[in-house]
Amino acid sequence: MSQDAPKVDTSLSDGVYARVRDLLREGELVPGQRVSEADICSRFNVSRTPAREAIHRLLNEGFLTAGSGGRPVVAEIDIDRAEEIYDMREAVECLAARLAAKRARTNDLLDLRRILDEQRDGCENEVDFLEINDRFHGCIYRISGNRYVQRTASILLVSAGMIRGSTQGQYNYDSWSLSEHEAIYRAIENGDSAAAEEAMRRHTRNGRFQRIALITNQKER
Amino acid sequence: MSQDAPKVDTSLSDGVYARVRDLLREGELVPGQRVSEADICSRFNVSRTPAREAIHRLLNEGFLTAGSGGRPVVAEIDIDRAEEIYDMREAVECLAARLAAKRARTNDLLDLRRILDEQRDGCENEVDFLEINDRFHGCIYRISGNRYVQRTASILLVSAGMIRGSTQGQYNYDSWSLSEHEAIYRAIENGDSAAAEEAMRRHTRNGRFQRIALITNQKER
DNA sequence: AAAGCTTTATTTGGATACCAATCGCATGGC
DNA sequence: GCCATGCGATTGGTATCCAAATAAAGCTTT
Repeated sequence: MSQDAPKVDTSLSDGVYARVRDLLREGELVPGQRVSEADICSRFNVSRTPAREAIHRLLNEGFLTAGSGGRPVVAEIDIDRAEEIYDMREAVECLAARLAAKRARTNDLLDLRRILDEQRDGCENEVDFLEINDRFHGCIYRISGNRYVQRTASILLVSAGMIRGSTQGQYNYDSWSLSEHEAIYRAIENGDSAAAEEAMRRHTRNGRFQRIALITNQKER
Repeated sequence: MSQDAPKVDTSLSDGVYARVRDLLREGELVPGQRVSEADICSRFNVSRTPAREAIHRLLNEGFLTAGSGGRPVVAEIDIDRAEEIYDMREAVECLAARLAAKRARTNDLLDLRRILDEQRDGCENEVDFLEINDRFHGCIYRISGNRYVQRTASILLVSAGMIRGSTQGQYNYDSWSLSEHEAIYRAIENGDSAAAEEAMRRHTRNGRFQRIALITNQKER
């Protein structure tokens, strides 16, 4: 019915990549931890080839970094890296919002509306919120129609989620997110790209300062 | 002596990746052309392992796309893709310029100044120009200090260079680039991030419309 | 006992061989 | 002329093997 055939032909490498990324987001793998090929192989019962490809991709995208001897470790997200992520996120998310406002069709608006309703009604805990938040932003990336935006923004969204990994539980999610999402939606609905960009800028900056403050507090405790 | 040890421990995969990317930029590989593992293996005398990794990375970064049967082909840069590249480039380059204006130190300014002098004095042909242009923009990415900017902007810079591949020879490089680069440099030198961003925006938009126009003309010829 | 050196064990990049699924293409039958 | 079958090419994945680099353990020496 909808025009997007999900194309889940998921090669094994892609699957491993996605699952490791999930482990990172869930905090199952913590910053600084070694991630060896053997780990991945045994954890997912795959051979070295897909494990290597997944690890290389994660390295290339900044989720893992080269530790001593070039061995991959989970990236440490200190304040510097968090600032880099948020600087980049603001630029790319604002672009996504602007493009989405120009290109959104009624189906796209319905998709967004549905996600917002879900956020309003069925967002019980932080895990729910993060999942729905991902869907909302991911939907905007898709609507933007720009493959580079999509790829980069997705990486940054997960990376920002990893910041939360080090500030777990201190993050009250429901107070401000919904109203800001609504504002972004309205701008997109009106086809007002400048307003969409501005609403998204407020949204990302708000998230940014909340997270950065938490990191700072945590570091000084 | 200088603080940047180039760290040319270049794994074979990275080398193959870089060399294929050069082939793409030089137009040695043309859009739509198949790029098989066997091609890469024989061309660079490497085994399938590094060839596969290079190809996967190029696919992931959009230089190659999945053709029929998921087989990699050189990405066709039609107008749609060119628009995507330039939309993204504007966002990321402007961010790079803004950050660079905030972070540039005297050494960084000297680096930029040197590149500009080279562009003024020793820029004989289009190949020279592209090489120097890459260095100028790449230097700004470096100064920005943001790894995500660096990675993404580099990809987009080469991707934009591939647009030129289909409009070769029609592109008069020396008339406007130098003065715009100078404007960007002055803003960075003054630490004026807003001016740097604005100068960079003008620069990318100028390049954008010139290239897009060329593609359009070419298509209609 | 602590510092330093040596040896061993892990780990990764790479090469090679092999297999299965898939797709393109060509040949052949209708 | 058109469709179907089949063969070859390509790719993802597995399994082994090897070399280089590094970490860890153990030994020596003072």
